Amino acid sequence: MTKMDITEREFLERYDASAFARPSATVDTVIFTVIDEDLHVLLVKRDEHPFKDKWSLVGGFVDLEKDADLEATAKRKLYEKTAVRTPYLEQYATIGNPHRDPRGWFITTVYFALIPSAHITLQAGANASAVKWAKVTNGQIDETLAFDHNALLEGCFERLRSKVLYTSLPVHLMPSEFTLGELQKTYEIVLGIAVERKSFRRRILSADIIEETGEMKQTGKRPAAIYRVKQELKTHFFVRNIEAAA
Amino acid sequence: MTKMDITEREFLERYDASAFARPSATVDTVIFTVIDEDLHVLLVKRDEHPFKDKWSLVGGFVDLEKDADLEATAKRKLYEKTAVRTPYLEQYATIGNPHRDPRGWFITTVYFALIPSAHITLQAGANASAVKWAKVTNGQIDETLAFDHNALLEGCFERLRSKVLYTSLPVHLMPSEFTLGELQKTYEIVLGIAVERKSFRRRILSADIIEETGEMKQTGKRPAAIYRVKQELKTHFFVRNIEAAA
DNA sequence: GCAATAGTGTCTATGAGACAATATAGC
DNA sequence: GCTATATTGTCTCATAGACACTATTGC
Repeated sequence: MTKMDITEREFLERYDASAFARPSATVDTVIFTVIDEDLHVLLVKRDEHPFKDKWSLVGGFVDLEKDADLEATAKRKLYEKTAVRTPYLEQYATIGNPHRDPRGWFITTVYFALIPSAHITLQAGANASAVKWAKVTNGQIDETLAFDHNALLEGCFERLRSKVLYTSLPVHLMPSEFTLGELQKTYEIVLGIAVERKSFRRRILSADIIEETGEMKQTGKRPAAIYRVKQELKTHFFVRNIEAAA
Repeated sequence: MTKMDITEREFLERYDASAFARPSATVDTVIFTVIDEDLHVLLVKRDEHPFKDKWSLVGGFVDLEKDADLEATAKRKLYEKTAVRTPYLEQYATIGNPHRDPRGWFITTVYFALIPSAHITLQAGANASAVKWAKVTNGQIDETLAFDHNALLEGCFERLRSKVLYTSLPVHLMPSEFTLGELQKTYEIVLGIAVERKSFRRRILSADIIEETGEMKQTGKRPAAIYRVKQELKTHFFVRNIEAAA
């Protein structure tokens, strides 16, 4: 039987995956949250070479035994660091080349996650390496991160900001109950611009994504209606972009 | 010297990339063009197992020696099949799991390309395997493709369609000279809906992305002004979406 | 002139921004 | 009442859709 005639079963039995050189595969996640009216990103201190003792995004190797797919890698790493299981998680991009990691040809698939800051327990997982939130200003942080992580962060931030102009994404940064004013503030924090109050309310309320709880938040001034996200939330896409308020 | 004390240089000298199991890495590209007023995608017949003799997207293994990065893999494969060197190329997503390829844990980074159909020379590269254009209807084709390629195609199509609602992407499907009517028809083909003529012209002309050549296209009826894309074309993002014309 | 396609004029509709007016709380 | 924040009313503006009207060609 020649090579031309073998069946797929026979082919697979003889297949040697190492025939083609394979790159190392990792997943990195840019975990965003809002703390004290500023956007923050979660960083982890590397405790191994390369870039030992440098801060980096939350990520690591894809575990071909444990991880069902790439997203599972992202969720596993995120859960180890934050104990959050069901964040908003979106794949941003995949970068692969032989220069970004001194160990060789590395591919990283980059996700970004949006989580509410309330009740986050850092380092809940077994891994007890140092973890911290860093303030993100216009896509940048003060820290110089390991690998190409500053660039990955900036790319994710740009993706996030541009999508916030026409989607309901920021609701994923909110706690389970919130006021419209708080939601507007969150939009403004991510966008870095002031948003007009009346049109913001019209926009959000017409999107049919949140509902009143019936409760009022007592703030010392006029109380504000408390909202929650509706069941089976889907990201709403508006047909027009937000523009900057005067 | 304990492990705790080694330098990064020493670490890298001892590093064994095979310590972590690595997935196989491929790139697949959904190459779109418009032929005879229909959207088409380029398919290649597989001449090896698995899925021998099935049609598939244009793709293959990342060559860690030849390819500078993932996009280089996409461009290399695209050039081999179409002789096109500078298409519009956008990364869509990366899929990785142990089920999509019977050979094991495979990651594929999926791109989509937009190329004008005029002057395409199929199979210009050394590789002479069978190649064909398949008509795409609402993201689907008649063929059952190898691997998960039908799903990849549909995902790319959805991304393309949604971006066409607010960008100038379809200009990349046009030949070097075209009329506004032809550009409108291309939008309609991708979107699958009729577009209102007046507002379409207002929109495109106000975007400042094309210019008149001064020539007129003789069609047998009233001649149409011929346009070309302006130098240093950047994708234009409109602030409002196209809606369906009545 | 007729048919067909190119191109324009202009009205309406949608949804955003501007901004003032009103409402409700604590003091 | 005064202050601060929440909420609403309503005007304007930008841009999309509707649709009819004009322009230019071949026959």
